[in-house]
Amino acid sequence: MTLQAQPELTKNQSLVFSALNRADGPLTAYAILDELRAEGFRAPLQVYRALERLQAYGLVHRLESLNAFVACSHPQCAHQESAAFAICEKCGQVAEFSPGRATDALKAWATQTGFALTNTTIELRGMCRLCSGAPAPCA
Amino acid sequence: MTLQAQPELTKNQSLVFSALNRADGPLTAYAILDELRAEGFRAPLQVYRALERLQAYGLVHRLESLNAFVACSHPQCAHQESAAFAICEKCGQVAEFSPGRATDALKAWATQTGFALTNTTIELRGMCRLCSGAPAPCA
DNA sequence: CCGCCAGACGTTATCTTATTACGTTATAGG
DNA sequence: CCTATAACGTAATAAGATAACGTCTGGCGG
Repeated sequence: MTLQAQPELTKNQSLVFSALNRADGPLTAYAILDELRAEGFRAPLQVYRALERLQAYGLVHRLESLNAFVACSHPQCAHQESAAFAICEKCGQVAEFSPGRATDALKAWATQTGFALTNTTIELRGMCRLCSGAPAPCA
Repeated sequence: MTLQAQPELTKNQSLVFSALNRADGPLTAYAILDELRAEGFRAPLQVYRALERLQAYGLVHRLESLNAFVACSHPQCAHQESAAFAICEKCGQVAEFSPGRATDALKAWATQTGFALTNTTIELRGMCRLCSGAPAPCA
């Protein structure tokens, strides 16, 4: 993970970040580009460069299984712990959560195996509660 | 996951599967295509169609973070449980393992949240024991 | 003040990955 | 035999990502 300190965002970085925050789901790089043509964006690289920095700052996550990006849902701060995502295949909503116990189990495997872990990707596919019509949990 | 029953493999499926088995690491679809030009493959779709079936049969896994594919390392059979992968960023080797406890934790989250889970992607990045020069585990 | 360096930026071209569209072939069941 | 279905072949194109340039700006040592 190794987060980088976060200086002021540049103009392009701010634009990309706010596009992701406006969206109610993940956006692909090209979707972001289209969003920002009005602001003067012309080429994919402008988006990819901004995304690269935003990811390094921990403000944005990449969804590998979608080739798309979301703003981190943790309020403001960059969180150290790895994130996990539940992707609804019906409505496209993505829920981010902190997979504490799962991460612990994976870390344990890594330690045991001698694998030097730097980054963990966890993505769940399925249907969210609303789309599957399941009752609310009693918790 | 929902595995499909596995009938005889077709010629193309067999060729793709054996290319993946020959390889000592993950292959991209286009790398497979190049491998198989000698056998008459001409177009990406021949590879993608075969991969789709092989994945459905549980014989092949897709590595989302690499856009690449590996043969399942479980001896013969299609295993029901989800698989996890540890990808060495130095040597490119991929280790497949069964993340039992991690999966349990994720299932528990899903149950609690009302998320109807169909598929789980777990991919670890880092350096394998050999590349990081770590000592062998004492286990 | 000047010159230089590093970081962000802009632009074009290109590469890689994946899919759409459409027609053909092989085959099992009625 | 006839037809439905699954696999296949081919071409074209969409979608995602990067390489290789050059420019501009702001900070800093001389």
